Amino acid sequence: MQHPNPERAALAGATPARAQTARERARDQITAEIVAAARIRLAESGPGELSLRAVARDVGMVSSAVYRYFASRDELLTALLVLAYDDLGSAAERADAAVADRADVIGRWLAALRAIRGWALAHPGDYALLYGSPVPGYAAPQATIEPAVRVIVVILSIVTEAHALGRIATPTAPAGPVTAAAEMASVAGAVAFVRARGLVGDEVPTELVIRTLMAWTTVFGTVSFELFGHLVGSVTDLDVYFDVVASRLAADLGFSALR
Amino acid sequence: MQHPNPERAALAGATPARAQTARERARDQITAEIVAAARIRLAESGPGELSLRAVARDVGMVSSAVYRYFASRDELLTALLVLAYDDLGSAAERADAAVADRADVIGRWLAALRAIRGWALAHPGDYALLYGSPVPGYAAPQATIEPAVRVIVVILSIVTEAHALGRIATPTAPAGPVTAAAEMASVAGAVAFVRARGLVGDEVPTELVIRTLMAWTTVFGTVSFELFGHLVGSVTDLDVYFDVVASRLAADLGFSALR
DNA sequence: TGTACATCAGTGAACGCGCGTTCACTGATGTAC
DNA sequence: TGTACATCAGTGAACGCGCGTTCACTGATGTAC
Repeated sequence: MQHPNPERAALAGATPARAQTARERARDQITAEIVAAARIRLAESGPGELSLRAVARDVGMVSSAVYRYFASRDELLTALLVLAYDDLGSAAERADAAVADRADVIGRWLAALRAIRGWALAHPGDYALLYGSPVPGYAAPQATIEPAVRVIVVILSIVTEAHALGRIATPTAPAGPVTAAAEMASVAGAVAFVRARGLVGDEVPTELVIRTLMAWTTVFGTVSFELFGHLVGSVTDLDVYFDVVASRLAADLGFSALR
Repeated sequence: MQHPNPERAALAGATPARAQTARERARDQITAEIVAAARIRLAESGPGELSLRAVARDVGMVSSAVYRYFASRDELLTALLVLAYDDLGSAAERADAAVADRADVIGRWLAALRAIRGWALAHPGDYALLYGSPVPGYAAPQATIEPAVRVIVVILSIVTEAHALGRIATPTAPAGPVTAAAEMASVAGAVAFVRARGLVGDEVPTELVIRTLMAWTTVFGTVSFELFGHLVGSVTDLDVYFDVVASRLAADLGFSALR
């Protein structure tokens, strides 16, 4: 059981479950309107150029009125960041949860990955805010970390459960086969996935964690390349290409099919 | 044998090899100074916020004087784009060329990939310009395509040569093992790598081309994640992590070691 | 239930700023004879 | 080699613009008695 409406909760801050006055309801609603207008602006302006005055105009109020809701432009950006991360995270969660057969880990994998890309295509402005170049003068506050982690948690938990179910073909051979120089030997232990492993559980082999991080990177690299125009000349059918990539990633992780 | 100084040539346009007058030399030099100042600005401002006036100030001239060299802000951006792509491309080319044993394809692979990351870390502003969010109102002109392709050409040619040398362990099994649904069957032929294959040669198997594109995406995904701050909590030693990724990619491509 | 006061949303004017670009100009550098 | 004219780099003022943020204000909504 999750929060019935995480977006609203995130926007309104720590609003208790108690009854709201009409004024409070109006405030929440207009706050949401401002953020919604800002999201639309984001789709064609880029976060650095996001104009508080333009957003105010879109909502139909005078620019100074926005300061009743957000203390500064940066605070509005933070709200957008939190909202977008939560939106993406819950899209991935829902896609995973929608797969009825929980043991069908490949199905869940593909569903989650497609949901990520689908969300990005539907919200290119938000995607660029989250995964594009950082906004020059802006440093994301602590509050954005938790929602930011939601997507990768979905990915990691699918892998973890697949491992627990024995649906991953052995921990996937480590360096071994390839390794050109002695340098490869120093590699295996040197990577300290402190936080990542905190999210995974110690029973998952290191090599599998590495592979999961790589897959995560490839997914977002692929989506970024698509959205930022780097695949224009090379790939014609981007839908199919994404599925091709997703399947190869599943293979590299050692996922084994149901039957 | 390459152009002795591609950067300068790109900046000055189609300057013939004929002797330059003092005025021409001065013009080229100041053009380069402007671009250099703009690159420095880029490192901390982001392309969308790049200010022509600020650049002029840095160079020590009045803002209108810049218009003797670039007709508009967009034209300056284009010059930056071309310069950066060429810079990155030649860094990768040099790294590959520096590996004495041309049959050591894994060594060349690692060298090229490390050069890409090294360049990105040394020029984060340029990297964000090339691979970060697109600049809102700006559309890159045709002239940027050719230099943009240089990096991927390096990667593709290493793979192609490895294939020709028999240093790639069979064309790497296609879908086969994993494939959950029938959808995987429709995949193999559907991807039309028109341009990519034009760059590769028909003897390279499709699966290998797919894998190369994936590797390319993963490399830039990893670098973007590092530079844009998405690996902060998860990975501690980024140098080692990158090598780990590069080696896994070589393995997935089917590179076989020298001995 | 009714009044008096406090809270709060939204207004409109104003601030100081930096921006891209244009234009008429000055003076130095190059070219033609 | 020397002069007359054309080319070009750089100046400084000006344009119109949109921006983030502040502030004193009005009027509506809520709260306490």
